[in-house]
Amino acid sequence: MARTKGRRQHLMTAAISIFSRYGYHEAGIREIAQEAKCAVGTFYVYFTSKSDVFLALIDALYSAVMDEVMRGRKDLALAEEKLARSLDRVVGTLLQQRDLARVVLVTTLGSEPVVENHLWNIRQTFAELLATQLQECGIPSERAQIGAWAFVGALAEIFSIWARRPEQSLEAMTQGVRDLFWHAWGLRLSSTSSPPSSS
Amino acid sequence: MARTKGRRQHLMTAAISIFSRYGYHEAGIREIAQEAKCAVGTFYVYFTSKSDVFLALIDALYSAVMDEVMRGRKDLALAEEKLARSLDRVVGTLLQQRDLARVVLVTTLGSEPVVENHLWNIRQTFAELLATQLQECGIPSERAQIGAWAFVGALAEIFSIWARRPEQSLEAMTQGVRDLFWHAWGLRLSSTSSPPSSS
Amino acid sequence: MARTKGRRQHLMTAAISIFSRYGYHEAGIREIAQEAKCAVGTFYVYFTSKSDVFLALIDALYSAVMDEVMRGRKDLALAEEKLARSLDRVVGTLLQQRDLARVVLVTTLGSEPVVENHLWNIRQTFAELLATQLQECGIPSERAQIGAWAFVGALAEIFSIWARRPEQSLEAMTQGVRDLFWHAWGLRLSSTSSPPSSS
Amino acid sequence: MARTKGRRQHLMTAAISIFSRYGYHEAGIREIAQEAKCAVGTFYVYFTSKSDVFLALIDALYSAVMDEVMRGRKDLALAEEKLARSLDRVVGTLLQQRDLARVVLVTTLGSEPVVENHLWNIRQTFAELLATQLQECGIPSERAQIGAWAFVGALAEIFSIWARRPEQSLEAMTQGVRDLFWHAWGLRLSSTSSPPSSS
DNA sequence: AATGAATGAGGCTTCATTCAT
DNA sequence: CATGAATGAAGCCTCATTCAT
Repeated sequence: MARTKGRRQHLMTAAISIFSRYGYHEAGIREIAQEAKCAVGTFYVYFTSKSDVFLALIDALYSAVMDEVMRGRKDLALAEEKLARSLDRVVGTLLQQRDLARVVLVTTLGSEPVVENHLWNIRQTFAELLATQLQECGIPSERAQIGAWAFVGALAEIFSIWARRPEQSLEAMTQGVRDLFWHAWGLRLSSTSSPPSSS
Repeated sequence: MARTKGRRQHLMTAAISIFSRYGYHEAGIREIAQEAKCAVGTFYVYFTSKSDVFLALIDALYSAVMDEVMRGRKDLALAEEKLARSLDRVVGTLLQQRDLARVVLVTTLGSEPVVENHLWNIRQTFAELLATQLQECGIPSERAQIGAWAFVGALAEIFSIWARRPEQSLEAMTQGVRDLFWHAWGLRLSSTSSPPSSS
Repeated sequence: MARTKGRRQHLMTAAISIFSRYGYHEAGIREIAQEAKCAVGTFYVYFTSKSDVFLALIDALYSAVMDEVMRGRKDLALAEEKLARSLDRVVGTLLQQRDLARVVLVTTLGSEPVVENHLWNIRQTFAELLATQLQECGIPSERAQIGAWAFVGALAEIFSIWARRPEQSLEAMTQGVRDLFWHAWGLRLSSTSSPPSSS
Repeated sequence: MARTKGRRQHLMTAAISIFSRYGYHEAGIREIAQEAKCAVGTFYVYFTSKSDVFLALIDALYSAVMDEVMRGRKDLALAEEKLARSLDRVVGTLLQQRDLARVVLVTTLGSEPVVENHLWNIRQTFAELLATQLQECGIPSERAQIGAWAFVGALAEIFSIWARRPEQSLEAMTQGVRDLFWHAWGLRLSSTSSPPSSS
């Protein structure tokens, strides 16, 4: 599992492990390098700085989520169907990459301006995407906007709780959130449990 | 507003200002002291460490919120009324102390184990309180629990957004969140806009 | 015991207690003041600095020892008798004021240049006095000098040991040292156990 | 003498220099680093703290002394011979490493609990070793114990004096102490001046 | 590409001392 | 005389980053 991935990928995996264990500030490059079984200098061959890995992790999650979302929407026509599929894919991808998701959603806060800005932009992009879809389902602009934000915040909170209490079923909690919002928005269609394509 | 408060209060106000401007790690004791117009050593007369002020801030907000909530419930009988009043008071207090709330809800994350643990405990206490009230309104245990968490996460997200875009109306956003969840829980009673007692 | 002594004396007693418990650097003025049940500022009414109390303690012990030594020599004629009496008085005074002696002999080292210099001078004065007496007993100059130094060093070591192992009999140990040196110097007269006058 | 030693050795030499010049508390890591011509951070690559170097210095001296003592005793049978040789080697090693010895014997006192405890243990170990040998020479237990302590104290005092008055011959003084105690213990054998092996 | 010893700016915290009341 | 809140210089240590090998 390690030999085939490139060094860079290997370092990112190590970073996820260390960051989620210690948090952004407590985590040290030395520890990440150790976890990846290489020297500190090697880290700087693949990343320009500590924040740089973090940005890479954020982008990795973002890409994964977006890929899944986009792929899932192709063959659907109804707005509600699309929204349902989107949420499924988002949640599904986060579940599949739960360690990465935890780092990005929970650990990022309080890291560094550059990193926080980046995540902020992505969260906004995502929230806007969601808000647009909500509007397409007939929800008025302002409510859609607030709803999108609330949904993102709720998801982050769930991962934060799971980070502290791993015995809680992440699946159950995310599903609960999904249902909650689905109901809040007054949508009818039930969850279209089409699993995201395996990575 | 500053001369009459004790030095400790004065320092806490300064801390709110500095923390919300720079975040936990970037904030320095020197800056806090400067903002409070006193020497660095004076800070350590009133607080034992950087994390100590932060804990004090967290507790200050928690106390304020709890006081308001408890005071608001006295004369009410119906479970839904109580819940509505509780939410009003929570949101109301956060709005009144929005700067403090922003620091506690947004800045705390990624600070230090001691601080994060403290906030975590308080958030949990609060979420449980909310969950209990939701159950008293007839919402099944599990949904109540998830709902409480989601509500807390959503509120935090709102403050995070307001921290970045102060031009957004915090009142409108919190009200939006409140309505969203009220609807999600299928409750009837409209918001009982009894403003919290002025401090 | 406290009300009758002046504040200054009271503070010195407190200082002995604190210094012997924590050592020079770990001891704080605040702690000394607390022990003396007065405010920090009051300390600075009677002493100009931390080192100042220490100097006072050193002088107090020095005076006590010298008083006893001088008083004990009056009515003696033989050199060996005088020496014996001197040693008795020195050791006797240290035993009577063992807490003070411990602080001066053990704690002083590594304190501060001013303090160390002062103690050094006193130790030298004392060693020279002893050396002179040894020479009067017929011991050649150089051996007398070395002997005096060694004696002082040995006594200090004994107090250092007693500081760590208070269960050891300080009386027995000092007597042992006295005998050892008495023998080393080839003196005949046995110890003239005339106790020093009580203070 | 500096280029060939490793950085760690180099730093220890610098530490000896600085500590003996300023004492434990007045000595700063910055000064040690400067003396060793490296950055402060480099110091912390080789030692974990200020007390850590000090412990290393103590151990270095202790090892050197013990090595010499043990090596010198191999081919001897008589108890008195062994004792004589031991004292020679101890004194000899301290003379060879006089700067280090001065720091360890004089500067350590009043440093820090950890350091003082360590030195205390080593001094005790050494005193016990000496006491044992004295008993093997027929000196009763208690006198042997006191004698060992007194010897250690006397040696320390000598180094303390030499630290202040470098013009005094350290060789003469230590030899004087050696003779003094030899005589005090009533031993016959003269000093077996076999010099310790050169390092 | 890989290494890891070296760097040094900067942060938190302590505590002897002062001075206005 | 007594007080104790206020002061601020100074010290130890961390850790992201570099660069010669």
